[in-house]
Amino acid sequence: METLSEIRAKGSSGTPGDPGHQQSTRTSGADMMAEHQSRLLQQLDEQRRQELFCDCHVLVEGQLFKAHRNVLFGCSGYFRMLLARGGAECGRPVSATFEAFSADTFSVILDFVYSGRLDLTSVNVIEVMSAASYLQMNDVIGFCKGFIRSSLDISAKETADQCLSLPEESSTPQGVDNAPIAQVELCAEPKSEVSSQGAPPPRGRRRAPPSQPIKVEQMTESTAYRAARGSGRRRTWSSLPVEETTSIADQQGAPSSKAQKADELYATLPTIVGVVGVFNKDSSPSMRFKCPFCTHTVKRKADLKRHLRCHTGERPYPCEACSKRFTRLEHLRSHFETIHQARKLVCRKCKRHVTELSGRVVCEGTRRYRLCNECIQESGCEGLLIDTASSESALLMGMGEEDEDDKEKDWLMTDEDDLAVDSGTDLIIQEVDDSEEEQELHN
DNA sequence: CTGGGGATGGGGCCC
DNA sequence: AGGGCCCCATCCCCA
Repeated sequence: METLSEIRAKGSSGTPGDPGHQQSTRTSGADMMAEHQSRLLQQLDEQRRQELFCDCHVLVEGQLFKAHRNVLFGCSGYFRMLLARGGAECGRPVSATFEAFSADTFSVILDFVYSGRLDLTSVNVIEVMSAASYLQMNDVIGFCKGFIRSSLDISAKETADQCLSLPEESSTPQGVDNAPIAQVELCAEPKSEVSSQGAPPPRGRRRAPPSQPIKVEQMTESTAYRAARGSGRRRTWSSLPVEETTSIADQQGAPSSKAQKADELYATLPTIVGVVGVFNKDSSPSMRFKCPFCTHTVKRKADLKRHLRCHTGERPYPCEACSKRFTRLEHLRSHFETIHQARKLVCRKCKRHVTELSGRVVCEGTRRYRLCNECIQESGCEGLLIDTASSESALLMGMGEEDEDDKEKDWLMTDEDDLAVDSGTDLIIQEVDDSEEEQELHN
């Protein structure tokens, strides 16, 4: 019987004039390897189910799982650390206990480890991802991300068939270099949600062309964390695969059902997303919520929800003046005050402090800023000066057909006691439901 | 090319 | 839990 190395050697040193021969040899070699891996995996799984040679005991929510340390070592960074640290050498079984996720979740992950099949549903995906993050299983995180992305319809339209399923004999899926063993099968549940929609791509800064196939890619914890944590706006989005599949065209205005999908996503958040081993001064355990997309943890669920927006791309606060959208009300307000209201009592040109007397508001499109009287004279932009009396309604006129009385009910007006009462228009804050707008885009 | 400032986004935390 | 404030990091624009 030929060994794999022999087959490979033959394949690589085949007759130069016979490429077909090379091809078929290579193919059969690959097939053979896949078959071998598949058989090996099945054998290991069988051993696990019969509890043969299981030298690793994992206790989750009181439920005991038995597995092979070699297999866990190969699939999980957490177990790598655990097993490398100690106990691997002695003959006794290694034990691990988890409370950060449920037994069902661990069962899904363990089944994946031993079968290459990850049984994701819209209900369990968040917790599986969270657990995978905890266990440092990047391939599982990658699949969960792909699943969530599909559910959120962030990827391009070509995912008509929502079930990402690889043929049994196929090798590792695209973009997943380190899928543990031979086959990886991912069955996405919410078929109807995405396939029937053909929804427009969600807003975002950068996006691959619509024809680009769905990419189930790896997102390491570190990259995810960098993407989420403190990186500036541009890099944040470019780092996020989510945004790689979103459109430049709609980066400012075009909404999507992301808000709704994000709500669904939030609704599936488990009560305890993660427990980090942090202790208070009095040695009491400190509960923290862990982001399922990255390693970031927060004290409050509300903060996690806020944080999740940087992953889901949800931007519920649009600026009525320029259609730019924001993740937070305070960011919208800040933007509005600086860009459209000229709240800052600083001359944009000479940077000197100006008062109502020593400076005026200048309008350029929807943008407003202040100039001191000297700079106004120098630059000769008197024509752009705002007539404060009429400016109140200047921008409002361009903000849609809606009756202003009705609008005022919903608007949060800014504090008029603040600095610049004469500075143009009022802030209109309105959390929008994207669905209607999205429907129009479809039509 | 570089440094400074503005705009924006994200985290912590208080109310 | 939401709103809001403060702080900081990053990116972009412009001199």
